[in-house]
Amino acid sequence: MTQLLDVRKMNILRAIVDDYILTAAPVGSRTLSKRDDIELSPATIRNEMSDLTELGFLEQPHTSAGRIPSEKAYRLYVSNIMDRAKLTDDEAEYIKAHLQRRVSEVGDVIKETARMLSGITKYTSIVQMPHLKNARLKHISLIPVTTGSALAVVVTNSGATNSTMLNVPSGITSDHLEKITSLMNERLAGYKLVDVQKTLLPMLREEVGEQADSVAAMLGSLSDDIDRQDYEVVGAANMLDYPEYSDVSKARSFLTELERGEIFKEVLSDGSGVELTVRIGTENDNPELKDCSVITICYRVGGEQVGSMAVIGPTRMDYEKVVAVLKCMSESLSSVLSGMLLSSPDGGRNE
Amino acid sequence: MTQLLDVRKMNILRAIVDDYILTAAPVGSRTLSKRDDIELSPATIRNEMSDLTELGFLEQPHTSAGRIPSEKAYRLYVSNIMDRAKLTDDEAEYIKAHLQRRVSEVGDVIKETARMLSGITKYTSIVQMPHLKNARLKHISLIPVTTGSALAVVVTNSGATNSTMLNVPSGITSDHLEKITSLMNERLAGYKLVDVQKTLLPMLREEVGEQADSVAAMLGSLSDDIDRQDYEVVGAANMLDYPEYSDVSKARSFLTELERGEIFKEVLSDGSGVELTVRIGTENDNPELKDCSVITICYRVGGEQVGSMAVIGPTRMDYEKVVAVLKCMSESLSSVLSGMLLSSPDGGRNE
DNA sequence: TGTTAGCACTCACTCTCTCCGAGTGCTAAT
DNA sequence: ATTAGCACTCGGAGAGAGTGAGTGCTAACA
Repeated sequence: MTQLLDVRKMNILRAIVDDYILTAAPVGSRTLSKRDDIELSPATIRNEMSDLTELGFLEQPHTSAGRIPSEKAYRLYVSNIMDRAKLTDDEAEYIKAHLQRRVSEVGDVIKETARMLSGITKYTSIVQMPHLKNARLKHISLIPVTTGSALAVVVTNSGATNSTMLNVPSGITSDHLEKITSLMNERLAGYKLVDVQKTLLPMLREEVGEQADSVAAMLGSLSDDIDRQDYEVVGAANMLDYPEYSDVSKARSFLTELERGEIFKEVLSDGSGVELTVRIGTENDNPELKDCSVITICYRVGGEQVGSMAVIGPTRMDYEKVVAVLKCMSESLSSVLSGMLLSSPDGGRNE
Repeated sequence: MTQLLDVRKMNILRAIVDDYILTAAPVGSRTLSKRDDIELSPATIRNEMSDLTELGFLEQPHTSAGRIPSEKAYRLYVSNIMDRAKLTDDEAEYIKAHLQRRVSEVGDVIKETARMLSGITKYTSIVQMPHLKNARLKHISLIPVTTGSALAVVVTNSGATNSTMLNVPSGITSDHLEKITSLMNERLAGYKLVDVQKTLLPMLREEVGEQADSVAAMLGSLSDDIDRQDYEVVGAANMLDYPEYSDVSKARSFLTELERGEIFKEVLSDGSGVELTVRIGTENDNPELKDCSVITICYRVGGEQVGSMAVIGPTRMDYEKVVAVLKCMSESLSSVLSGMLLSSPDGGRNE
């Protein structure tokens, strides 16, 4: 990387990206030469810019305009600021404090996270609700609601719960229902929900004697519910503030795509394992995001990754700030959630 | 009303509103005279238009432009189309069919309702989740989750459930917790949740012997949860298709206001009792909605009103269509929900 | 007396043209 | 290797002119 571009080119490129992030306008050689950190004449800078254009780091909207950074330039830029990105202690404190005020419901904490994320960055934020796949089943309760339905409450060792309405087939007696419940608790407790869903529930289906089919359907819908994923999206309207979206039809298609909801899967999915991902422009699978960058980070409860969050902004977003905020937010959210969910002695570590 | 404006004026006014709803452009006398339903010369129409302007039904953006309807005109227009508004049987069938495909979870039905509402009208839709205030408590279960917390599951006679995580004060034994639960069930079952919340829970607090304060806090948070209201908003991006919002800053402030969430309270609140409400332009309390019209209708479960839904569009929205769709949707949703929630013999009527 | 034709006037829009300036690339001097 | 100088490019802002949809008034008409 360093051998690819000499120091002077690097400086110029960084300066261009910095400037373009700020102004959204093509950057010219004169503008750059006025900067304190570049002590070169416009002509020299022009030569360097010409080189950078040839190397694919800069683009020219039209002949008589300045240069704008290419995706390649952002890539390089991002890899350089990555370690530099850090919030001041004050800002970090602020985030932590605000998040901790809202500690009654998990959903509220997630909402507040999304709100702060978009509030601070001025971009669009998406925060995933924590999923339970890796949590271990503690027990399942079935609460009869009407004669035709019952509420299944799944309690995990991480303290999180999830409840689904199940259709109870009319032929099933409450005795039978109790038997099924205790069978489930006996056989499934202690296993990860993802395993319960994928292998154990199907196995169990076969064991159920009478009414096997309808019980299977019931267990199936319980299984489906574990997959259910929800997201909080905040700050979509922020995008309208950027000249990139001053064209209403662009804004429209972005918002529509956001509402469609498919974005979330693409954006948040493969974050598993990786701490932080930056996807710039066309690196995003979704063509609707080709002028956007998406930065994703995951958060944890008790060391186990349970969800992720992302910030979506124009490709010329303030990467440094967004990375810094996301890092801090991920830490804060992880600790707040861990505090909420693992408060009891028996709700401890997963591994 | 009829004596206020003679038939010819009424016809002209209606034609202007119709045309303006379609085109969003000021309507001129020549355009009107070309219509089949108005057989007058432009000059005559001009005279009538002049009168209508004086009477406050029409406005003129500038001297050499046509006329646009005033809020007063929309009011009159709406009161006239109100009974006319009706969907074809096909459309009604379509709505009902689509809604019934999604009958697993109440939340999904509400989402689908919102989606269809904005899909058909091309405006923004808000649908309130059904509230439980008027449902009667059947029983409460407390499921221990960790030593510090329990999940309270509230089951009502309408079959709907609601669950909240409660902090269980550390001093309370599981014996004590059981006692509290059975005390609650004994004393509160059969009452409306709104009464449970407002008068019965506070009374109960005083009766709890030991640990009164912390139990009270627990009951308090249970009570808070009954008030919790959620909404589904769909189609905000639709507004960008209308020339009214081709100004990005207007679109931006509308979307921001929508995200802030206060709108919902204002929009959906006082629908109680009234079947259908039309609020035009400045009739809305929220100044952000002064260029919008909001049509609200409530929906019921088993005859009892449990929520409402609204469509927000520009003041020149297609009132007839929106009213018709809302009426149909309210009926369909009411019947689907009633079917879902009241399916059991003992989950019947509330009154 | 209500309706219509005719006419002068208004005014937002669109189109064209020009001008301006920021920016480039090349060449020659340092 | 760097820089000053210069000719050239091209988008965008601004000024005018022309267009046309629309009005209001007046006078003629049925």
